[in-house]
Amino acid sequence: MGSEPRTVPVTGCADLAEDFGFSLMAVAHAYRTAVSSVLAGVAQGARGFQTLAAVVEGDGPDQVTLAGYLRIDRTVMTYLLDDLVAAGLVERRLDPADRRRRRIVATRRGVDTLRDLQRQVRAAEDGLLFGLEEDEREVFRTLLVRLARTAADGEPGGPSCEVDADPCDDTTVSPAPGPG
Amino acid sequence: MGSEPRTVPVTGCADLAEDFGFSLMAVAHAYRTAVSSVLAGVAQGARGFQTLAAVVEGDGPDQVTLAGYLRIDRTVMTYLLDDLVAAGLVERRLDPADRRRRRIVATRRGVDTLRDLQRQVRAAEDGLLFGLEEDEREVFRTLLVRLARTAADGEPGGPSCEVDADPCDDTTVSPAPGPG
DNA sequence: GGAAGATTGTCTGCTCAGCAGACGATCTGC
DNA sequence: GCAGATCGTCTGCTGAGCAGACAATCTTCC
Repeated sequence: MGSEPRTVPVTGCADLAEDFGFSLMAVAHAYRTAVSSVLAGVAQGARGFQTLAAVVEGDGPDQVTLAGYLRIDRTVMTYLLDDLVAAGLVERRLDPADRRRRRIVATRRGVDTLRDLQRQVRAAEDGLLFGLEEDEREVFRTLLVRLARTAADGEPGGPSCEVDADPCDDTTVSPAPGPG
Repeated sequence: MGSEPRTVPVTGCADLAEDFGFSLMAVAHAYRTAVSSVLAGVAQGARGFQTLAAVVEGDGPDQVTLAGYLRIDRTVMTYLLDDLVAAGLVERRLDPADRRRRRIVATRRGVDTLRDLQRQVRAAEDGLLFGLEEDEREVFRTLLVRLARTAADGEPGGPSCEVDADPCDDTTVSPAPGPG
């Protein structure tokens, strides 16, 4: 076809580094690697961390909501929460309004653990973004977040899961403290 | 703590949408979903596509190089290439210089298939990036690619894999187009 | 030249994550 | 009260991924 033989001057193997999908997967992989050391000690690793975050930031979601939000099978969520409960990070609390449901609430220790982990994860992220300038990082973060929102809109189990807020508790930071 | 009760005004469930890692994984997931329909008919799906791309853009890499580049176990690469060969997209060619090696080269059909798939994948990508403005998309693409490069630098099996060219063939397209 | 070690591609077997299906407990609608 | 739906749990199956072994081949060193 064209006059030039190739457009790959430097790397002999492949030019995939220009490919969007390849780059996306590469960055995702690098991210996983970067935070894995931080999250290795946590129950259920990165998944446990994200679940804990969803619980802490959320308002006592039930397991199905949690599973849908994090794109985890509900049967897997059972074991995942088993470990988180065993680690003392969250609690299963019966919902008096619907006794089939278990509202998941974070313990005080879970909240503290999350805050600590978030700090370390943030540091690992900065290490990953080291190749970008300061302002570029912020741009990338912003665009990524916006993209995630719009991308999630087109899918089921997205960002919407209505739960109402509630005050907190002594040992657990819970949505509906109720009568114990 | 603070004066404001929370910083989660809209979504009741969780605030993870602001989280970098969560957004990254969400976008990666959305990407996989978007291209999966395009790549469903290809041998070995998305992996087969990326492998085919690496082979077409590359210079007859051997399986170990390919596996390292795509972060695939070499035992898995065997089956992956089996399917690609069966689909008539690539060929295993003995390397006269080292008869342990099999240089992987794309067939004419493999090249055509890749070009066609790349067009469709590109369209799917644009659909994914629909939430961003035109110029924002380009910025995001650029930053992502740069990030992938720098992130890959810090890891083994990265972008470097020196292979030298070989003459081409009738039915297969090798790297240096030559007199074709 | 020949022996020892390394490398490539393949095959085998193990382990583990993920998912469908079934089940009891519970809620909702009639 | 009864049928159907929903939540959380358990069981069993399937498939992917990886370590290990193997033959063929190359390289290094004696």
